[in-house]
Amino acid sequence: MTMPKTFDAAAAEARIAAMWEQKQCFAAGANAKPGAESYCIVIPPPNVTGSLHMGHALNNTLQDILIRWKRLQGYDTLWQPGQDHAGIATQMVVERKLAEEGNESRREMGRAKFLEKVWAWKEESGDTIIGQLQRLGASCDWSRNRFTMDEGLSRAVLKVFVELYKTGLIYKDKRLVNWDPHFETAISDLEVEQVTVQPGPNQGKLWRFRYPLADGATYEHPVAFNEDGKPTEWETRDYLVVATTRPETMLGDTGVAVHPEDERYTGLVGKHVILPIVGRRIPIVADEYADPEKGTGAVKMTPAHDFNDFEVGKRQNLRMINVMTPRAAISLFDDPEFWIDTPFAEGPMKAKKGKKDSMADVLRQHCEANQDLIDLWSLDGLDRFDARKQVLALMDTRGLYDGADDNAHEVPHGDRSKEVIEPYLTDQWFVDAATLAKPALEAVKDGRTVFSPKNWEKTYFNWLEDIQPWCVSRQLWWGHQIPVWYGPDGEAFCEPTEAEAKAAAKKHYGKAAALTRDEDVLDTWFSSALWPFSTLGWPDATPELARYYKTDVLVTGFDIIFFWVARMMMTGLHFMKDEKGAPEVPFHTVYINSIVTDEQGKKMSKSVGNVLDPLDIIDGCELEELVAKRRAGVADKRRADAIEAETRKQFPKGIEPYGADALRFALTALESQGQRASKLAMTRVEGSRNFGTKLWNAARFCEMNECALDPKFNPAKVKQTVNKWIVGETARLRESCDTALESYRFNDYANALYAHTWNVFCDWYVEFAKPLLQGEDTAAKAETQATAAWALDQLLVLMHPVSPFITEALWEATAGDGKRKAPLALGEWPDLSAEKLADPAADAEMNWVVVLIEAVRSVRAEMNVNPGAKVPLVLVGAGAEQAERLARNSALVSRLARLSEVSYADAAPKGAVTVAIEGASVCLPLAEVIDVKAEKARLEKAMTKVEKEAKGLAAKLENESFLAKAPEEVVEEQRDRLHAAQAEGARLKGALERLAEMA
RNA sequence: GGGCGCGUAGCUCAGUGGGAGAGCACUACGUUGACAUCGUAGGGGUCGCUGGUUCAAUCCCAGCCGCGCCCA
Repeated sequence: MTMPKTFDAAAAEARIAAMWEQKQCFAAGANAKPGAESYCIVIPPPNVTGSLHMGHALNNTLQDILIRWKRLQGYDTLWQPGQDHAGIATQMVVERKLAEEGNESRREMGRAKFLEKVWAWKEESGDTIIGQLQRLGASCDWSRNRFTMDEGLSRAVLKVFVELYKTGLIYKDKRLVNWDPHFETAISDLEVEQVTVQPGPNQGKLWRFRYPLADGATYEHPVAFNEDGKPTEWETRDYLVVATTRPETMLGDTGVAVHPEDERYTGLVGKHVILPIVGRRIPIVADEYADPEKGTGAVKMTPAHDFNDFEVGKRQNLRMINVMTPRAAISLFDDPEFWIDTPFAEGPMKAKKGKKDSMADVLRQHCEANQDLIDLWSLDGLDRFDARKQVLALMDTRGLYDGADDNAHEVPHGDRSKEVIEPYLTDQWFVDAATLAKPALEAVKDGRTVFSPKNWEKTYFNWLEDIQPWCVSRQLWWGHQIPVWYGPDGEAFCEPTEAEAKAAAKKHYGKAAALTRDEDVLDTWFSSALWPFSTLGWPDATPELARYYKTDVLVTGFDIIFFWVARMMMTGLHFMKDEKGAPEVPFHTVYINSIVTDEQGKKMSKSVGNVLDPLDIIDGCELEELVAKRRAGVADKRRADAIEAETRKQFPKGIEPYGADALRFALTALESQGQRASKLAMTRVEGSRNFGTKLWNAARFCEMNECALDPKFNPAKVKQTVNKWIVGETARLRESCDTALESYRFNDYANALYAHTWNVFCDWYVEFAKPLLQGEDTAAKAETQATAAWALDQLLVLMHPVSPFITEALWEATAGDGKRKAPLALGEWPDLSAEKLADPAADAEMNWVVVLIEAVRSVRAEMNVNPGAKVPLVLVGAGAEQAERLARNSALVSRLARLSEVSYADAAPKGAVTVAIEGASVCLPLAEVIDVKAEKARLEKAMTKVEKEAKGLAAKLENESFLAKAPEEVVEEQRDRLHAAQAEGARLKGALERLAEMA
């Protein structure tokens, strides 16, 4: 049965993927040679929040290339798959889904029931992701799939937490954290995005307030200055002006700071101001944090709501007053702290002590009497941004508003919620990251782990060298609950299990005690940080752990160097030891892949509406479906309309189904070192699909010509020059592929395959082989059949890592009568040495033949010779070597250059077009068809070029410092080039002279 | 403000201290029994600008211009 004209990816991929699974081709150790070294990659676990995007497609294609390559080479390979529970993101997705479906809310249904819902979601989403990776061809050992909240991985998390706690590397602390008021949880520094806020009605300004000085104090404030900036005039003030970007926080002010050397204010240090509205008496302190150049040089201190103020507050012993709820609404009345040092402290505070009434009740009575209390009452419960407006209004009413300046500045936002983050004072758990970072830094500095491309090491260093304590507790439900239990007096017992905690409590109290578990869960990255060893079985001493740790390469995006890579380095080095007991890194290489953007270089995002789903490229997508999907990603209707128009313009017919190989190949060909972004154009995918078709048809040609694999074939023993040549080319390709992959130059790998397949195998070898395959010489024919089959077979193996489906399909199709021993996925990587197999004489001969054919074709085209017409060729002034080359290859040259006859002469015949090639002139007697004018122009153009080159080379060779200082081989090379140019010039000159005779 | 990176053909990008490359797009011709998802031939670039180092610079160095990303 003849092969069809094209590869049917849709039909073949599913069948092949099933076959690989059924034959367990991807199981750990599959295809390993006896005593093989291990080669392990752990997958960056995708979130269970959704589906894979183009970045995943690239990232996993690269991993698959590496693992398939090593598997073919006979290493003991493991590609460890798994998924990440993505605490905050998943909880968000599930809560939104429940709301859409009209369910009761998370808080209404309670923790246990909610978690059931999340687990159900996880099952569904996790399967989707695995399915997508399989569609892509990812050769993970799916039988070993892991999830960060598996029983085993959870045990690892608990063990790590307890050990770090007991060695003091995890601790609980009350400090300011980044608080996300939407999710009502703490998040880490890394989950915060800085967004520049432009000046607007209620934001992006630096507002100034006057804080009256207490006890009737005044000072002289400079108001006019001379040329040197020295003050010349002063005014007497009984207030201090402070500036702030967040007026609402003034309710929590507990001090005003000025720089100790700021002469304007030195006299005021130690005195007090009265905080407007609140009436709180707060001190003026000297602290270097205050910048005399900025604003008025006096800065209000809100230690409970600002990271800088927090530090100053600690230094200066300022109180910390939290004025907000977890949802970032103002909350004043139930906090006794708030009232200390205010005129209201006496009454309400005292009332509080003896009575059951809440403070709010007591204050309500006072509100009738006092304007400040009425105003405070108006603020209580307001959202922070409404409170901002209200504070500004109240200050204005009091005549204490001093104006505002536009001030674009950075405001922290939650990367998930997009809400403005609130620095918030709470009890949280922290990891002493600075201590763990030291070995992680060392390991990269001394090369135990290297980054590729190397530049990324700097990014890694920058972060680790200035690392802050890592807040790991989250006020969420979905995640690993912190293994800490509290006794009745608040004593903490940190143990892996409740039973052990109880035992510890009993020991501590001398009797059993009721314990309550810490409600918080851990940051998702805490469990991801253990991924390279937890997935291999740790804390159990499994054979896989012994075999595959340390792993080999981590392939990931630069955006998670901090989040993930650095933290895996920290925990790996802390918990894992090699056979000598030395800390062992989790991987020797970190390959940072580029990010995939759209054609314009824009990051693919739902809100921009330029997302391409890998599966839509593999399977194709109707236009209407694509439009609907993209519209669904944006809320704003006008924006959605624009996206729809753009999509219809870019994909008027939707997306064709290109198959997984085409997508993989395109992504690989774009992945070059030092390129931060890979712009994915559909034309690249199309080109890759066409490339697959080209390979397919080369195989089809082999099949039609009965090129069957010969088990006894020995590439070193072929006799035909063309066969010797393709053997050498194939060996060179093998070396190019290995060199490229060893240095993670993925585009080099793809391009080497492309150039060899198309420009060597198809363009030339197949054409060269035709006369032999159709000729009378049965021995030559048989040798060529065997060589073609062999060369194709080697090519399939070399290409398999990047294009596994089509190569596997061809592997089956070219099996011939003998069945293959195994699928190509478990094939054998070629062991070919170009040094041994390449034949320089054969290479020189075939290269010369190629140049000859191209010269003839070029002349024919320029002279407008009818493509069907055959013309005679005369080789003039040829050396013995060149004459023999042509004689040996006259059949194929005649065929490819469409020659009627070939002859040799010492002088060019009259009326011939001449082209100079190495060691001969190619003459085509085209007297009848020749356009003398066109030919003259052609020759003169060639002459100009060669003369220019010769002139440049000659000048160089006359330059004495060049001769003296340039390396001998460079000088020699220039001489050779000059001689060649001169020879060609002479031949062109001859041709021009003959042309002149004709005219 | 600190750091990283980019600027090469119309587009997307490789690349190298010594002859400017690929894919796509473009132009002309073409269906010769593997392939029109193809073939043949061709046009197209002062390698961002200005200096410096060098026998030699697109490549190394400095400055400038333009663009992007990360961190504060």
